[in-house]
Amino acid sequence: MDKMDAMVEIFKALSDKNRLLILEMLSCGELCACEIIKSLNLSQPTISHHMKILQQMRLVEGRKKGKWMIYSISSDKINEVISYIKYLTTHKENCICNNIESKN
Amino acid sequence: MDKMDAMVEIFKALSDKNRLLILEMLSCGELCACEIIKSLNLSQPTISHHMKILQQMRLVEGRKKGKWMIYSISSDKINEVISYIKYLTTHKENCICNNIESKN
DNA sequence: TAGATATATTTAAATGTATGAATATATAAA
DNA sequence: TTTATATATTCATACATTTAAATATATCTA
Repeated sequence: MDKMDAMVEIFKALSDKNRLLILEMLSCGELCACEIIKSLNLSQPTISHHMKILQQMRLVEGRKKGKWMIYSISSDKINEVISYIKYLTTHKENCICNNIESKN
Repeated sequence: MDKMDAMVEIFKALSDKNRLLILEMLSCGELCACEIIKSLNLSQPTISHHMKILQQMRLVEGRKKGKWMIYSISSDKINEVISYIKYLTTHKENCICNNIESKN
């Protein structure tokens, strides 16, 4: 799986309003799952599913604290996404567009 | 439809490898649909479908030139996406996280 | 240890998306 | 005007995703 495949998965993770709301909630600092559940109008299993996706994509970090799971944004990954969008859409040396034969 | 809903749709548009490849191809400059079709291993209707999504999300602009459609990246929209990601994940005054009652 | 609380997993249903075949439309060329 | 070329649309199929009910697991508390 190359970088682009990985980025597709990250954009999929960002393609859901509830997950964007979760990221916004975490923008002020860490929260436990229970507080996210209280704030969003979704069932506990659904929140758990969304947190799993955000964690798998490393957009969010989770750590266990007693019976709670504490979640926080992973800024490094966010910055990586931003850098990738710039990289993808900017002219560069080894671009696939160099292999396109004719230009009219 | 608020800003976040609109961004969800944009991230959906970015959640496909072939569409990311199309954006990368366009990073060097404009191309006609026929060249995108030649470069990607997809049918003409499928490319047409992807171009429609990219255009609807304003990530790509298309203009007709004779019987060709010429596509180019819309840098403004790309920058808007980058700004939004920063905005969403950064602490700010009117954040929804201010409405979360208890913090442990 | 027993019960309560917090979170994760499994499963099924509903919905959404990518793809290409067939076809339609638009424009250029003969 | 007829034919060829470029792109768009319609439709059906295969596959992926969101959601919640039911259930499992883990940890705290009495």
